[in-house]
Order: sequence, then C-alpha cells, then structure tokens
Amino acid sequence: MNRSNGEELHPRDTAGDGISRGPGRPRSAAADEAILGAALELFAEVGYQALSMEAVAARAGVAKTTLYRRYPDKAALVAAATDRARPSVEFPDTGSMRGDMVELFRVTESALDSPMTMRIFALMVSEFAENSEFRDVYWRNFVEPRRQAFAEILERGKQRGELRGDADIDLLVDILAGSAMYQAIRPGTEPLTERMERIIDLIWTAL
Amino acid sequence: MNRSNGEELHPRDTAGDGISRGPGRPRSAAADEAILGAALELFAEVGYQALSMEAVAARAGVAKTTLYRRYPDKAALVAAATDRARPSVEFPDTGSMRGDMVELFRVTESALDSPMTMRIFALMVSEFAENSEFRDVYWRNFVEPRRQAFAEILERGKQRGELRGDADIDLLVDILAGSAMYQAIRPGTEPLTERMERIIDLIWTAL
DNA sequence: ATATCAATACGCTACGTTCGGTATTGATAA
DNA sequence: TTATCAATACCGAACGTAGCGTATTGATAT
Repeated sequence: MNRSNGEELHPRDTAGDGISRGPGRPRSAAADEAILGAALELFAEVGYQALSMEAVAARAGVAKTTLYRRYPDKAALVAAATDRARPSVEFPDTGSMRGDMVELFRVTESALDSPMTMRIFALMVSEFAENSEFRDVYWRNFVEPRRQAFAEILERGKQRGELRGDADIDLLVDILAGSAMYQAIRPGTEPLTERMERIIDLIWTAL
Repeated sequence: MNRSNGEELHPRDTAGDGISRGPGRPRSAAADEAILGAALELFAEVGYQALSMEAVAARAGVAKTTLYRRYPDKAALVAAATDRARPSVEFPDTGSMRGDMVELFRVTESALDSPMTMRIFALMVSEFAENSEFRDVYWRNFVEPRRQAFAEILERGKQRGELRGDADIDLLVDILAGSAMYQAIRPGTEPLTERMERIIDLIWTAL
C-alpha cells in the first residue's frame, strides 16, 4: 500500500499525447479500457482487500502480466481505476442558500450510500494513517469538488446577504462536510437528509 | 473480515466466570495475556493488513494453533485485542462549558494523532462498508465514550444556563464529533485544537 | 491414597490454498 | 527489428487446518 504513483515507473505512457511514439508495438487501448473497467467493477463489488489481480485480469480478458506492465502493483491499479471514476458534482441553485444546501445534501446522500463511495472513503482514511500519496488523489477527486460546491453556495449566500459578510467560509465548510461524513459513518440514525436539515438550521441561527 | 463474534464458536470461555470448569486442561491465562498484548503491539506498529498471525504467535511465545484455538481468524483476534485497549476518557470540569470543550479536545488531540487510533478509525470505516459487526465494537469502545463526555459537558452547560434549555444535545454532539473527525482526516491545516476552538466559538454564537 | 480414564490445551511440524509479483516463452503486430 | 500480448510456470508470504505426542486437569474406580 505504500506505493508511488506508478505513472513514472513505466516507460510507455498509455494515456499520453499519442503523437510521439517510440519503436515497437504500442499498448492496446482496448486493453487499457478493459483493465480499468474490470478493476473498477471489482472494487465496487468486493472492496480493495478482496480484489485480486487474477480476477481483474480474468474479467478484463487479459493476462496478468499485462496488468503489471501498466501498473506497478495493486494499489496503483485501484488508484487509477477509481481516479477515473470521479462522479460529477452538480452545483444546485434554488434561489435560497438553505434550499441549495438541502439540495446538495440530497444529491450527495445517494453517493454516501453507495458501497463504492464508502470503500473509497475507507481507503482514504486508512491510507492517511500510512501517510501515502494515495490519500491526496482521493481527497482531490472526491472531497474537494464537494467542498467547492459548499463554498460556492455559501459565497452566493453572502452576496445575497443571507450570510454575514465576515463569516469564515472555510470553517463553515469544515463543519458541514464533517457533519455529513460523520452521519455517513454513524450507525443507525434517521435518514441523512433530514438530520442534515436540522444541522443546517441549527447552524444558521448563528448566521 | 465477515466474522461472527468468536466467543460463541469456541467451547472454552477463557474470560468466563471461572467457577464451573469442565474436565481437561484449562486455557493458560498467561497465554491469553501474551497473545492479546502481542496482537495489540503489532497492530499499533504495522497496522491490520501487515499484521501476521505468525508474528503474533512468535512475539507471544506461543504456537499458532494456540491463537486459532481462541479466535477463529485474524479479524476476531484484532477485534479482541483492540477491544481490551479502551482508552479511558477524562471528563474535564473547568467551570465553564467552553473551557470544558477546549480541554476535552486538547486531550483528544493526542489520541487522534496516534497511529493506533487512526488505524482503528480506518478499520471502523472500512468495516462499515462491509456491514460487519466489527464496527459496533469500535464504535462502542472508542467513539461512544467521547460522545458521552461531550454530552455530559453540554448537559452541565444547560443547567448552568450557558446553553438554551431546548438545545438538541445529540445533534450538537454530532456536529462537534463530526468536525473533530473531519479535522483529523483533513490534510495539512492548522493545529487541531486551535481550529476546534474556532469551531466551538462559531457554533456558540448560536447557543 | 493412588492409579486410571476421558477430555482438553499445548507446542511442533507439515500441509493445502490463495494471492501478489516475477520470469520465460512463443506468437503477433507495427 | 522491436515491443506487446497471452499463457504458463514459478517464488514467497500468509491464512488457516490437521495430526502427532505431551501436559494438565477432574472424575472414577480400586
């Protein structure tokens, strides 16, 4: 799990510009696609630990060596596969800040319920303990976009006068994102959206 | 990783009442102790993944079979070892609610910085995705006590009149605990305690 | 009291299996 | 000619199991 990026380690840049090609047979783009697709599927199905390189190779219809030609190890492969799967985040605009917040949480809820998102989250947390660069990929792809959406909503609210001009947006985002993550982890409570609505209302009495 | 408790699976209840003992040689309490100690040490040192049963047995000075006589698999052993390691949580009482909160966070910060706590946290999150009963052990031992401390502080504040009587304590605890966890995960910011102070102050303008 | 018995734990060694990762080989595409 | 591909064998680490002989205990028979 303590792995460097992997892109640097392999001579052929599969996803590269494609213009300057060295000698010899080029990598198969079809294999690239099949590998990443199979890896992502299996990761979503069984999680990181139970994902085996043999299974990925089998599902992709590719030999195991073909995997290792592209990625130095399992960690790098999974990182690349999940990296590609960035879910797009919508920036809601309902007119009111509270409405935007609720809508954003509503949209996020399904993501937090999906096993794949939780698995990525788990990977991020566990890799944090190991201080790997892994964490940065996940943070950038999965957390930062949602933080951006939060910040955007708050900024608009500020301009509309719904939020005090001196409010620390970064701090507010921390509180909101932290509460959302916590609700996702916390066992057995009321539905996420409802609870988050109450959290929003509580914080907003202090706006 | 999908494992039932383990206590039920093995006939001898090592930690049982000790009064009614059937025939046969009893389990060695020294071995019990050595096993759990070695497992906890190794878990803190190398994490769950890299922890091997062979290493535990070697460090405990015990045969591998002795491990499997007690615990059905690695997951159960680690669960038992970490279960025993409940860190005690102090309930601060500085006189003011804000002071109590800050003090509690200050004490908690060192725990959040230790690799073992982070590893347990990671295990909890990843096991949540797998829906294992594992998660409940960790939640009960590591999260719930701190939630209790939070709730206690807030309750005292309520009685002192520092907090509105109709404040939803459970919800407040969620926000505070969630923010703290988030800060622990979030890469590279200011020191946890300082940031938590600001979060407390922000929320408390809405008391 | 003492020997025996049944039951269980213990350490040891070995084994079967899975899986990550490497090496080799012959064929194939550019 | 040169690198990729698939197939296969291989190595080593690790989980978990099985069998052996031995040690320790409670119950029982003499």
